[in-house]
Amino acid sequence: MTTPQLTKNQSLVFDVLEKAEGPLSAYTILDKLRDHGFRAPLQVYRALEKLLEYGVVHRLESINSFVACAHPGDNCHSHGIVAFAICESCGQVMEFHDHEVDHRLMGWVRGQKFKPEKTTIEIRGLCEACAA
Amino acid sequence: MTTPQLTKNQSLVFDVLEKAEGPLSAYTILDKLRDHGFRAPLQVYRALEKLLEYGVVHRLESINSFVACAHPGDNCHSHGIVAFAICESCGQVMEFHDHEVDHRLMGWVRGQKFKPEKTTIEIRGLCEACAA
DNA sequence: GCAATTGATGTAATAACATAACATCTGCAA
DNA sequence: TTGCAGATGTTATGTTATTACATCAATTGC
Repeated sequence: MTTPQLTKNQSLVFDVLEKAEGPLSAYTILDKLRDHGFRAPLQVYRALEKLLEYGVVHRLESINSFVACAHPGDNCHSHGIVAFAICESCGQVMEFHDHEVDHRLMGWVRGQKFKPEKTTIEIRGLCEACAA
Repeated sequence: MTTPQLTKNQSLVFDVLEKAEGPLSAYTILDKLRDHGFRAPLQVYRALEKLLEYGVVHRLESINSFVACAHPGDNCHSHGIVAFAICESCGQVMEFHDHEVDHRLMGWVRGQKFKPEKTTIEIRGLCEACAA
């Protein structure tokens, strides 16, 4: 999927996520955009919905937060399943792909005749710096 | 970890989850236990916290719900990472393990010197019956 | 031009999920 | 019998997400 031109609100939300050090909750994004006229959560959620659809933002299910995709320029949908390692201390997120993991999961799924739509892989723990 | 004797509230919550067809939200559990004296969400969340700790219940992050572990008798912590396939139509959940997936993810993690605490793998989609 | 449609936006209200803070109770051990 | 730890009860509140409805702007077909 090619990413269409972002609307004003989508751009604002995306910029906030891009500039952030780590994942942000929808309400944190809202607060950061009050100066730009944002008043209600829906403005954020609507923008996020599109950004997720375009694959330029990911949702971290286990912490109810959102991050900009780590792959500059390129969009993520072509990479198969995206996995995340989330540091519970500093909040840093590492995004990665593993073809073999995809392969195994999709193999299992095929065996069950299950039709996958969206797969979440999130590893919570401590990053190297925080574990030290 | 061996599962200690459950307390009254823990048993009530666990029984509800065991008898359920699929995953339940904390508030759904609360409603099912009003007749047994439950009045507040915290009674459910406190029981769930322990049941999760004992490994007899799993939390599905992507749908904010809880299921009894599918492994009768045995507890889950010994099986490595647990993965779930969740049908978005009928709500049915399949729980499975894949050693190779564990191996790949833990390999990546080791390479990053990341210290994993809790890993989530959830595949949302349609089960065989619902996809037909 | 100007309806009709479509997609984006604004706003208020509410629903759904989760925790903080504090009080009480119960069983057990010093 | 006192003190402690763990479980429980209760109220209030915090956090995340959606419903419902109104408005606005750009595009299309007439």
